[in-house]
Amino acid sequence: MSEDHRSVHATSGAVVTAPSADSAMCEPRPMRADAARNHEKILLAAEEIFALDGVTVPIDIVAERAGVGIGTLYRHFPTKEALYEEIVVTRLRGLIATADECAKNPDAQEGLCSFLREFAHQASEKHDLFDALGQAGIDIKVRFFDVLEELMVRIDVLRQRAVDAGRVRDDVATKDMLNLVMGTCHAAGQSGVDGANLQRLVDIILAGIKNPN
Amino acid sequence: MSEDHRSVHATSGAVVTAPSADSAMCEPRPMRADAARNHEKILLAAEEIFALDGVTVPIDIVAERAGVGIGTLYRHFPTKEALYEEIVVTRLRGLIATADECAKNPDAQEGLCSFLREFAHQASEKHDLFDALGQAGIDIKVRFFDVLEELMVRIDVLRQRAVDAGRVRDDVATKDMLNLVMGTCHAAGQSGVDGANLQRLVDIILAGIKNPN
Amino acid sequence: MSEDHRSVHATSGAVVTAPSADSAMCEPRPMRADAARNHEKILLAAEEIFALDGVTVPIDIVAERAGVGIGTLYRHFPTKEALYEEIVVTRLRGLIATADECAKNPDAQEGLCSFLREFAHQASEKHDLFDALGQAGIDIKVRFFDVLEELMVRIDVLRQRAVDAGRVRDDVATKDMLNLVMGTCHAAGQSGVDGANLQRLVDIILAGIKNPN
Amino acid sequence: MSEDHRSVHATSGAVVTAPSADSAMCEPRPMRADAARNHEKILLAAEEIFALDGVTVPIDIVAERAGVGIGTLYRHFPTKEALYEEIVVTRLRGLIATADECAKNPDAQEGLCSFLREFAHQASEKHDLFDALGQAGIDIKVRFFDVLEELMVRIDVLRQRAVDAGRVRDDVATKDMLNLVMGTCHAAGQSGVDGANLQRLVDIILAGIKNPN
DNA sequence: AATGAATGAGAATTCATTCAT
DNA sequence: AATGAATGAATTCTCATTCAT
Repeated sequence: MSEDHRSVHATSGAVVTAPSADSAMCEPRPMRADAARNHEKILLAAEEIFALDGVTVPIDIVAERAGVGIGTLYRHFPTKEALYEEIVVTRLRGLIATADECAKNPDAQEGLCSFLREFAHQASEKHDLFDALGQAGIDIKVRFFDVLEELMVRIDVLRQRAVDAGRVRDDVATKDMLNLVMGTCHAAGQSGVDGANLQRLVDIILAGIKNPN
Repeated sequence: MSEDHRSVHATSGAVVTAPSADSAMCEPRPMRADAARNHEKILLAAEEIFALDGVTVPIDIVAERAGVGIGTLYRHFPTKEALYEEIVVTRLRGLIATADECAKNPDAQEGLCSFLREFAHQASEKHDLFDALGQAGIDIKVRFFDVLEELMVRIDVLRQRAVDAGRVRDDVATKDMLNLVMGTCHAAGQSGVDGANLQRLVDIILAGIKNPN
Repeated sequence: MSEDHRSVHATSGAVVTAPSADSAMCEPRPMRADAARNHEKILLAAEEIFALDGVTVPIDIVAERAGVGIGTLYRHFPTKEALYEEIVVTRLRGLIATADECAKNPDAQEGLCSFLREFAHQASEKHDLFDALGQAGIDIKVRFFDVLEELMVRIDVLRQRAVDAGRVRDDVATKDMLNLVMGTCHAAGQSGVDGANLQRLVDIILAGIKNPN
Repeated sequence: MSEDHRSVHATSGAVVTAPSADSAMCEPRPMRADAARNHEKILLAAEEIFALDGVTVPIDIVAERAGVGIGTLYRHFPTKEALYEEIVVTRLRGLIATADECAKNPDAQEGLCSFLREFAHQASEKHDLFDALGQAGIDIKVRFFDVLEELMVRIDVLRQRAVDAGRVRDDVATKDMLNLVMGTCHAAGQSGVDGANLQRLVDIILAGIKNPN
């Protein structure tokens, strides 16, 4: 009545080059041309829908929107949660890259600000990200945790630089900043605040954490 | 929580006694006493559980916690959403009262601050309120809207007084303030920030909207 | 994304006597008149269908056959497996009673034989029982295990008496007997052997375990 | 496993070369060599897995184990059931050969016994065979039926010889013997009885059918 | 001819809501 | 008026089979 067969389903298959008569310099995996497209379509659809309606949307809706059968969706992501995770992790990775970029800004304060603005921008339109981050403290998934941890570290670099430059209060933790910005964006996003107004809100927060020396 | 409503009952129907042949010898229905008690018990249980586990808890759990049958629950609230609504509306009414109270504070700035702190306090422990408010912009229910509108007006009084007293920037809308505080509380609440730390976050926001001149 | 609410669902509710104006000597639980009937209907339907088609039949079929909705079925049995278990356990209990009865037979050999015949009789028409017993060694469920253990003990009493009376070989374990009878019945049942012929098969087995002294 | 068959392919279709303009310079298709190898690999994998985990294993697992794609598997066997059938039929053919061999034994009794022992031996480790045979009476497939019939005939030869030699009761049908041995093996196999003990069970059955005169 | 991606009809289970007692 | 049993649509996920590459 309860079995389990079936070895773990790898999300990204082995990279095989076509074994037959093909010449030298071809890309490393010409295989699965349209499978890759489907993967992308699913990801895209899921992003849109999760961002719009939250993570509670039935998964068939996602499949339908992606234009594939549910079976296909499940071939690419073994679980609804896995799909969700992939989206969030991808987005977190993007934010890490953004943070790294901002860390190169010679003006420490400017670096922090531009990061938070970009962060806010993404946050405002992607509910799912924030549902995820918001729940991070509660229902932590390992994969999440690692990337989130990583992101925190990067943001902390930005914050510390700004503190060292005397521009930001030293009693504000990175987590505080995230809660402020993230939460505000969440609320703003849901009550339909547009981008420009959102930036104003971020500016208020920035003013709040400014060193009042 | 956001789809079709088949029943059209008002949330709290007027309590009608059977209109036919009954006026003579029947008791005047003091039964309403313990019906009222049930109403209260349900409300209390729902508050606790929604606040604790979010609005996704199955409604039987609420009934069980309240110590009544589901049937009874449904007699009092025609819909899960109606129950939910009643809680939020009640709480909003409480906040309106708080706002009125704070408006009596001779120090305008102090009035605003103490309101926002109380607001944050409630928010930090009651997820449901803010799930609700957060979604208010999207899935507006008429009853919500009215009370929310009302609350906004009261907060605006506080804000305006502080602005007039030169203590708060005049380019910050009431709605902005709500988004900032509410969103932050939401995020903080979900990541398990305690009351003291939450007050620090509110203080940061207050610093951010302070008139810098 | 993954919650759990909901306290464990007891299969048999608390036994409550009607609290209102009812007289002295009423049965202990006049409540749930038709719920009990449904429970029975489900059990009956499941027995028939499992016995006929094996345990792989979709559960809606069982519900349909019982004339109830699936929801109802699940109210009575929290799991398909639980339903299955209940049937098997009930039947095993019946066999235990039979064994006890047979143990009263003054003729030890006769006691054993009549038990095995009854056993075979039930086995031949109830596939599920034997699917269950057959798998007992593999996918043991605790509840099964206990009752099965119990049954084995009772059968062993019968066997031992017959051995002591010099009628049965002493090198045949109870488990051996069960495998022989059960297995044969399973095969016979599936190939459509009728009751009379089945008894002949049992007699062959009995002949095989007879003490050849 | 027991419903509609949409495709109507024969289980092992004749291998046809394209009938059009091709006779001249094309190779004579020695390709069938490795196609045959695949056929064998699939059969082997299926045997192992079905015997180990029963016939409910998803077919992809079989393909994976065989080291071929599902597509390939389906090219060789139009249906899961067809694959299953082929295995059983092959095994039945093996048993027919064994029976023929045993029929050469000058000692009739010995011939029957050694056949049944070999039969039991195979049965004990190959669940699938007996799941299949067990269900043969219910869900008969034509191909099965023929081979099974054939096997019965051969066993009957063995039985009759033993009866004629006065060693075996004449009121035991071949089918009875099969039910006894097969069923016992099934049960024993599932409850994890090892080979030696299984032989003991077979001996009990043999004792049971021995001519008692 | 081989591959494995796509498909979609089920299957088990949950939960808001209705209804008989 | 209260109870909790019944209901069934909706949801997640599986797996035999088909089809494009």
